[in-house]
Amino acid sequence: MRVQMKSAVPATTMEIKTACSQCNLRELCLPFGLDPREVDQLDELVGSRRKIKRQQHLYRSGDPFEAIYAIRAGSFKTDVILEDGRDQVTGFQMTGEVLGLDGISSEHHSCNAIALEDSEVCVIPFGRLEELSRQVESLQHQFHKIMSREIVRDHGVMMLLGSMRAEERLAAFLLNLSQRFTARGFSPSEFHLRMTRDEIGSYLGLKLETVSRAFSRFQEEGLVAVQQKHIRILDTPGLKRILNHHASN
Amino acid sequence: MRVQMKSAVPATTMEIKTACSQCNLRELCLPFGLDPREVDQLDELVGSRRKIKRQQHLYRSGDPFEAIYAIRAGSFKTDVILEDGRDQVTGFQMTGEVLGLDGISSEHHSCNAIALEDSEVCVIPFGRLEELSRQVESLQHQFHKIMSREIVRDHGVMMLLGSMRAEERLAAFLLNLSQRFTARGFSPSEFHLRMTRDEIGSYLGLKLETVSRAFSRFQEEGLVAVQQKHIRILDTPGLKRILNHHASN
DNA sequence: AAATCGTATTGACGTGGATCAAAGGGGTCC
DNA sequence: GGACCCCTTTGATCCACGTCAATACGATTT
Repeated sequence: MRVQMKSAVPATTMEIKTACSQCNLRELCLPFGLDPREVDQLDELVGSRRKIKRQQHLYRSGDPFEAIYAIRAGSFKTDVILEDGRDQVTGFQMTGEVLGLDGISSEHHSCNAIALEDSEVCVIPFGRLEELSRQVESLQHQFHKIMSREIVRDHGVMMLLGSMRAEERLAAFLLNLSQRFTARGFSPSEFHLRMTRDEIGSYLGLKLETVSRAFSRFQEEGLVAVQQKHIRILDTPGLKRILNHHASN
Repeated sequence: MRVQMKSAVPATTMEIKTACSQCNLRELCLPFGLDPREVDQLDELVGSRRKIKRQQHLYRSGDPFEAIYAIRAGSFKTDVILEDGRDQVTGFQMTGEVLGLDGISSEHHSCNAIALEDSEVCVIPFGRLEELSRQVESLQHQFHKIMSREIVRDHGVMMLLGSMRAEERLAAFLLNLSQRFTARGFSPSEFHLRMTRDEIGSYLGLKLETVSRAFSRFQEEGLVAVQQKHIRILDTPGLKRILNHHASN
């Protein structure tokens, strides 16, 4: 199907089961820190996989909450929409990251998750995850870390939205992407944006025109090479300097 | 000793142990949904209580993470500080709310928690909480809900920071406070702010002058009566209207 | 009651980013 | 391969909020 490897251990069933134990994302995902036997237990829990085409919803705000999702391939955005139509992108998620944690609190999802490209997720029924994590300490702990990481990430976004200027926000955004691509074995300096300027703007609390202008400015200053959605970071320290060298606010 | 009740059930030890089972905040806090026997188990886990004087830190960014904290009395703010000195208030917490969840992900706290008034917290050693929540399903679930609620709250703040104008932000802030005071048995319409204009501004991504002007505007329009930190909400529907009736972004 | 200090209000002015508008790619679907 | 549409870039203007500054208020101390 995708970046799968042929399973060395023959699967018991006929279908090519893409097990956690065989997944190259396991270091970034829920199985992190589990021993092989525990990973197998987790495997049994991952009920199914689901393909989501570009622009389609994985879940919508208001949907009953039943499972969380680990991204196997592709990428997503999450957003919240107000009655008056305003919307805010709350995050962009890539492979190995977990979606749906917002739904636990009220038994209903509180945001929309939309695929930015054709994608695939592992469906993790939440009741069973809680059950297993009562038995497997390391799974429990890893799950708590993942939730906590989301909270810390959100605080970073608040910082960004609350007290940075446009170019700082974009620099922070690019550096964050770069770091996450690196963690996945891709180039730190060259990547393809899966989201539009408008979506970046929504995430960063800016208008798309402002995002575009900031990109142009970075390009003029030799910090990045921008060609539509293709980004090449030329001067990482320079971008970091933009982040810190501001006495304002 | 504060809003405590004399325990009807005599404590086994001499000291006045303010147990979860006797706490009037239990419906808002970690014990929610537990049966009496389970609450007793949780009780044993709550190692100690800690008093924090106004302006003092409960924990600081970088401190090793060992416990989470439930607020028994008083209130707190959390903030993150950048190297260049800029800071952002990420939340205001009141009784029954839980502090410290940010620390789980990296074993170190990633923000500061500072008392806004003389306060008291219940110290909940995290290792033991995980242990007990492997045994007590309802505790596990309630804890997950609390973490998830924090994520949902953060998304709301992102919405606020990313796509609302100054007066909308302040209206949302006041309505949120009102609702939380109500849940604690206080007046929905009359309360005392424990934070300064500057802190409100930091939280809302505004300067203190802008916060002050927005308060004045609300007062002119008869929505609230403001006298320094004392707030009386006169027209709740009016405040809600401010929130929704904006086509901008 | 006076002195002090942190906090809040109010005014005048400046600016970063929003808004409005037009033109220039690139990808996609026949 | 051409037409269409969405996305992006860039320019001109506007405005909400920030900045700077002065004053006022209230709590606390002496």
